[in-house]
Amino acid sequence: MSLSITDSLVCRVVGKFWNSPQLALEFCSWIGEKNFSHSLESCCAVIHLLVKLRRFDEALACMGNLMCVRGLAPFDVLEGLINSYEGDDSSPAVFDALVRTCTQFGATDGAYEVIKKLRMDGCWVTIHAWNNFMGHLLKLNEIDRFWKVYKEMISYGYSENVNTFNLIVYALCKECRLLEAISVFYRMLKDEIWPNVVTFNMIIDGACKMGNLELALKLVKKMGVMSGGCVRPNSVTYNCIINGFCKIGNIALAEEVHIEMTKVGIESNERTYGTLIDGHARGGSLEEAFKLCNEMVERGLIPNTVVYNTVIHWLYKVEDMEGASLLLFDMIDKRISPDQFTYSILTKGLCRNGYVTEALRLNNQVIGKNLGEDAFSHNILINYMCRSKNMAGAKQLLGSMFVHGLIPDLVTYGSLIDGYCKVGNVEHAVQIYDRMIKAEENPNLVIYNSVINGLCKEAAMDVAKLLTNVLQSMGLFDVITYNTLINGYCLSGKIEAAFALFSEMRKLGILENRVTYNTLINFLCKFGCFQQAKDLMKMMAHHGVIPDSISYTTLITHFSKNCTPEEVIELHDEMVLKGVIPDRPTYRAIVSPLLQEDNAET
DNA sequence: TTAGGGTTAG
Repeated sequence: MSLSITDSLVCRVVGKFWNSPQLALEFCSWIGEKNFSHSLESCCAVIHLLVKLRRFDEALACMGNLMCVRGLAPFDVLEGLINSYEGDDSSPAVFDALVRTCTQFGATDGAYEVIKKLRMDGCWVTIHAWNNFMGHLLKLNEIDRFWKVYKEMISYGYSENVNTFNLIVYALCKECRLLEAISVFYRMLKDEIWPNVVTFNMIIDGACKMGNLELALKLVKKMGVMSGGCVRPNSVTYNCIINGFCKIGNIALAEEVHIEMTKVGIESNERTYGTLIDGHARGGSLEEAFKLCNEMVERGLIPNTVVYNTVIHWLYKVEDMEGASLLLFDMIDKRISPDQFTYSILTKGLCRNGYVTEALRLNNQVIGKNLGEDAFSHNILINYMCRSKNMAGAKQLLGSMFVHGLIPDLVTYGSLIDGYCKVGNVEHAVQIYDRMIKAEENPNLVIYNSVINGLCKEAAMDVAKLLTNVLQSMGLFDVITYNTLINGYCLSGKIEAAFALFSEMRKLGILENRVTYNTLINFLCKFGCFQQAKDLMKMMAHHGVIPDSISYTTLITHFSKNCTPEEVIELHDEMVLKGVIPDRPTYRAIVSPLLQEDNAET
């Protein structure tokens, strides 16, 4: 039986019964059961049928199978589809489905090739395929490429639909171009393409991510009016706002929004809880976070990987190894599968609590078992090695990344450059910098700040200032750049230059922060200017920057060596009165000179 | 098509 069935016969049958696709498909699966092994050609015939029947998921699975199991390139599948195509209006949908399959399986270039080839053959994909491809680029954070593809699409004469506009809004929000995102909203109205709830949610989330909760709330309120009564906030809208408040540290308002959400009849989902659990833990209240975990279970929502990851992360952060381990076991017990986040959280948690060997072992296990490693865990380990000045270890890990096909990113390079600068090996830092440029990674401000710091430590202040000037002309500088330079000038004894920068930064709209004041207070003390140091701390409070335990401990350390015990006690009492909690270094600073006296006497 | 969790600088 199987001998008499050939590919061409299958295709002929499919062609004959094209108007009875259900029947043709049943025939194909029947011969499949009879051990007929489908070739590319007959598979493609099946795919055409599935698309005609609008069974897209199965069509996608079939194409995915051709690419992933049989190892065919998207281009081969495209050829197969074209060859087995008998001429019917279902064909654009087939090609759209192929593009979708490519993006789903991560074949980014393949998807683009398919679109391009079809255009050259005069066989156009629809706007949906373009949207799918552009959405995929945004998911990969390839925003520059997104804009290029978008322009290309427009140049071929396509017009944007609501999904395209939503993608544009999404891209602009990712680039923090919020005002432009809002102007796209008005352009949509002008083009009579009505914004939907997704459009609003993206802008609202963009505002939240930039910390502009006021604007986000305003948009939520005006959504109805702005959309002519068509659009109302949904759970995504509320979750964005709740997350926004959590991230700026205002949990109380986040909770209020949560209550409001329930009042208007929108149910909280696992993301609502996940967001609030992280918010409370981030704000220092793990207890509240656990309460919410219980609450979500009571409401029939099962904590998922994200919730476990969050809580484990914060337990590690407060050095509760036992609690973190218990939750990890609970996770395994409940068969909640760990992901890359879990592994990097564990890696970081182990490192920060002193279990570096265990962290390295975990990393090897994850790599060995193909559990889906990414650059994160390696970056964490490399950074840890750099911090503990083990540059040989860091270098070895970088090698391991290459061996396992992991591409170093800006964080990898940033950690290495910073590490080499800090051990005084500027030459190696420059080598890494060159490698980064060769890998076409554009340095960001973090990298530049590390380089400036390296130059400062090398006492190459002139070069450091020169680099800063260049960056400034590109608008690339922040409070850290200034703090680094101020620290550099202080280190080389140029305290006047340091103060000149201090006054310059305000004029440029960079607000000084705790680190700025603490740096200057430290050096004023070092130069014996105790009164000026004290005055600066007053000025700090006056400018709304609250002195922390480092500010007080710096003063106490120097006062206890050079001033009267009464002055030290006065500082301690003031610290406590202002609600700053003395820590171990504070007490050490108060007590250690007395211990030295004791030692001298005995 | 949109929302939650992990990595770099002073």
